Amino acid sequence: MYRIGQFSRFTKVTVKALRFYEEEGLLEPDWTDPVNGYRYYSTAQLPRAHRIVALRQCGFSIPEIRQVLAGKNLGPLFVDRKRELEKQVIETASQLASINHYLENIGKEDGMAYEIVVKELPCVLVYGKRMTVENYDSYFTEIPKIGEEMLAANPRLRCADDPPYCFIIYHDGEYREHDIDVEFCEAVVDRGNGKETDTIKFKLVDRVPQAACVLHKGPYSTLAFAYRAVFDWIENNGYIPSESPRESYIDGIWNKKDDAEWLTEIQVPVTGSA
Amino acid sequence: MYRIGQFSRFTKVTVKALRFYEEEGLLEPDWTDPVNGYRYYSTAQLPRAHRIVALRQCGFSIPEIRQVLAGKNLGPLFVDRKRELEKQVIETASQLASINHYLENIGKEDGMAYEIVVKELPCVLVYGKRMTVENYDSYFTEIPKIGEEMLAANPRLRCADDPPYCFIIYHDGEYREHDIDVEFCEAVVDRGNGKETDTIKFKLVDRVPQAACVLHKGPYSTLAFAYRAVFDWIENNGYIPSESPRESYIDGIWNKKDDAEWLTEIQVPVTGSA
DNA sequence: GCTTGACCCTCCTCCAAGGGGAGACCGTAT
DNA sequence: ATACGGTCTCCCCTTGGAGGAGGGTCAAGC
Repeated sequence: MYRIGQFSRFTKVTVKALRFYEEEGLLEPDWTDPVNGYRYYSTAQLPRAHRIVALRQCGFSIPEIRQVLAGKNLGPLFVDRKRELEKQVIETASQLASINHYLENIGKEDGMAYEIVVKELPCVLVYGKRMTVENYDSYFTEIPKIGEEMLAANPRLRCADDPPYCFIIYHDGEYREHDIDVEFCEAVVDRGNGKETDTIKFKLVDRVPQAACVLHKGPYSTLAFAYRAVFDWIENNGYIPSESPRESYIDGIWNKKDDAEWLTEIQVPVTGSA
Repeated sequence: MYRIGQFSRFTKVTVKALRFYEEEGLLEPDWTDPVNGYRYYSTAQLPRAHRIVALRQCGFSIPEIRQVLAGKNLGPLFVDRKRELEKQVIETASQLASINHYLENIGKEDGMAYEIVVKELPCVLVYGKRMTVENYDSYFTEIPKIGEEMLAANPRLRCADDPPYCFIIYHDGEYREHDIDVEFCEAVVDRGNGKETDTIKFKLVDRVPQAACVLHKGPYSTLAFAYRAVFDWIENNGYIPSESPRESYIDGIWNKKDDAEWLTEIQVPVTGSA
């Protein structure tokens, strides 16, 4: 008969943990003195303690270990745990890749300016127009016209503002300076009986399960840095771009005078490498 | 100005988390109505929220994020986090290997009889005798003699019993049926002025940082299964045996009549594969 | 017999990052 | 006027024990 401290040294399980395991019904002492409450263990408890330690080293939770000890069939439990661990391996590897990406860029001047977040883009109803524009400066003239045209055709159309979502999809597979194939979209709250025009159509934009997103603050002239950052990140993290990237305009000339205050989010749909 | 729910949809951060981040001093709303306590956010909070989400996705803790946002130099923080993640990768991989090992054996008859635990073996002072014995049955005659001889030479020698530790080291690199090179050891509480005999010497057994251990319950005739289990596990888990294995006798003929109750622990010192 | 130090007991609080819910306001649309 | 949805604060809950307070126990030494 060993007292708890001795048994603790024996099994290399702390006294706290032994008491906790008793409370959880995993490991009862051989005998408990009813007078002073001292727990006494014997070697008969060793195999059970050993099992508990082994299962804990595999990362099983206490309720799971309780099931195993109760003789539940182990197959499903182990398969579940395996799946969970595989998920965790992927997640940790991805975190590690992100860290490495930031560590590489930490020395550079734009350094940590761009953090990348993976998030879902929900399905959204938009009106939009696909067109080829001469260059990026054309946005300032073309885009307002689309809004005005749509508003003229549908005075009661309500754009989403919860949140607002107004973006361009780049359909070119590569970077171009001229004759850019873009699609301008603005989310609406519902279609109502809105009329389409010759060039402006309603469209349901599919949900994207995962998109690598980066927020750019400042004028559009420096957007390229953000693009580089997010595409570097995607490659470093083993993702693969799956659809055309979007450029979502959050703050701009229409509500901020100072272009240092402008906010644009680049959203690149991706699929995991796994 | 967005209310918390809208901002939550915008950033894909839950309302609870936004309130929590404010409490933690990570992200203050743009303005809080002093009358009704409503929080109001604007796009000015977006970059900060984005940073927080990105850092959380890398697994940084709240205090760490607080430091990053406060402009602390990021190098050490990121390097630390990287180390931590690498450790975690190794640990998860090792858990996964264990699970796979058990899943392979789950169908077999002896199935989950043997769980393997990795633990430290502390440094211990023993008296011991190295010898070559004819076969395993010789243990029953040889080992008691050693104890008697030592006791005769040192009547006041006190063996450790907290816990007791009595084991054999197998020095043969391979399995042998005959002429086995073994070293019998029993831990003592201190050397005192104990005398050595011609063949029995005191010895300080070094600490082993990691040993794969398995507990065998039952007669010695089935010990081989336990050996197979632990060596299979070692290989499956990418460990490498680093020293001679030990066989520690916990319960046996000296205190249990029924050999089904006997307990033996096999301890194989290992080094990680990393 | 007394003291001392090691050991044991129960009970309480704490950790991280929020999640869930209760009860009470607030705001707006019908 | 009322119904519904949004928001507020406040409190408890999660894991696997760790740490400590306050008090009882056990064996050895003087």
